[in-house]
Amino acid sequence: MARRSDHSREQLQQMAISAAIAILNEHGVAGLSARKVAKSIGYTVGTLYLVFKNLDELLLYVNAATLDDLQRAIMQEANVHTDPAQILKTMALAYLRYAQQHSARWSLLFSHRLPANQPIPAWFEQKITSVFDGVKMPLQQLHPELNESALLQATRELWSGVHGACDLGLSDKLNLGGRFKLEELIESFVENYLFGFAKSKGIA
Amino acid sequence: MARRSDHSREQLQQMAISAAIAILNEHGVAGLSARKVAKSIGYTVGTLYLVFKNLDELLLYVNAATLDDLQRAIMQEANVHTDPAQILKTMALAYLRYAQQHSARWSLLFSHRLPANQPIPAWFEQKITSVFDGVKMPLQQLHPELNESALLQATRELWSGVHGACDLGLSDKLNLGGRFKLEELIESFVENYLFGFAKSKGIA
DNA sequence: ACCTGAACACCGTTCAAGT
DNA sequence: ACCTGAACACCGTTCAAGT
Repeated sequence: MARRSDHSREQLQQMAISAAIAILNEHGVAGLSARKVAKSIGYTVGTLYLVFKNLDELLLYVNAATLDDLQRAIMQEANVHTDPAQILKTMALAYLRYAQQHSARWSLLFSHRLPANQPIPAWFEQKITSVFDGVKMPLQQLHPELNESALLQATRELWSGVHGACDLGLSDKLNLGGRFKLEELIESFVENYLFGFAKSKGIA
Repeated sequence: MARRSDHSREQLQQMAISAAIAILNEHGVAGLSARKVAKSIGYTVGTLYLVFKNLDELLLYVNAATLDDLQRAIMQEANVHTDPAQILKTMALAYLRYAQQHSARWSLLFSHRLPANQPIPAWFEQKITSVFDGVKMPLQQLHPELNESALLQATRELWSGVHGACDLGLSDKLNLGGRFKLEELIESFVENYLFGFAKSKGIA
């Protein structure tokens, strides 16, 4: 064989990423492997290691794509309401819905840890910042008097709660027992946190 | 070989669980395997499948032990203060500290998902309930007027936030950038949530 | 230059065969 | 009855060899 230039390096990367996502959706995190990705794009495993340093790097790109998707899913719901508090609740529910509908990709995004002490690349951190910026905006509308650092802190606190509820809830670690809906828990959490934040700042 | 009754079924299970925890602490989640556990206790891999249905079952017991440890770590700090709000903050920081000091075990506890649609066993759910009960107590002191269901809901909301902050913070997905300490974020979150909860209930 | 194929050192899981 | 050893079907990763 040894085919030559059927696809560019960039094309191969993109094909591998798409294939990995498809496998993830169909067979879950446990069903994903470098060999299956290679087979799915019609190349040998070795070729994958010509365009990616290793499997972890491929997964990093998969997670980057998931983060982009997740942001789109959240922002899509951002402007259906005018009340900032309503917007934040809708965004939180969109986050939950994305996690439910793309559980394998969501799971990989938060369970995948880069090996050793390899730091998260700056371009990936930028994507995280971008998601937080989307949450920050309605929060700023709600509290225009806050400085940037206080606003960022509140965004992180609020989203930690939303994320934690999704993480624990979807892995059955909240013992909800079917009686309570996770949606209600998240909506109530957002309300309570926003109340508390206002009050602790003396605004109420 | 075919040694006979060197250890009982229960002893073998306990040895395997302890060995798995030791491997986890030394080599992380990626370094754990059934073969290594077997080797470490001086038996063949096959023996492991005589006392456990599969690796997932062994990991479930490992996670049960971690949950017990985690609860001890939290409850230990529960009575150093008399103010319930202070107690809750101390418990949250103990949760973070446990996650930091036992990152592999903590990671496995929340990333391990049972295969297929196999439900979490009742005895494991009971352990989760038990952890939540520890958090519920100081919250009840703070709001004795709440009924059981409202109290439980508040407990879940509060702890979702603490868990989410630990999960995102420890995997570098909060973009803290070293400026902010995760401890401060968590303390501030608990304060804000408690304020909000009180206010939304009209107590303040 | 690009890609393969085979190799290496691992996996989880099963089960006939040994004592 | 208890345990082994080998087998099966997989892994991630590397790299000499082919075109």
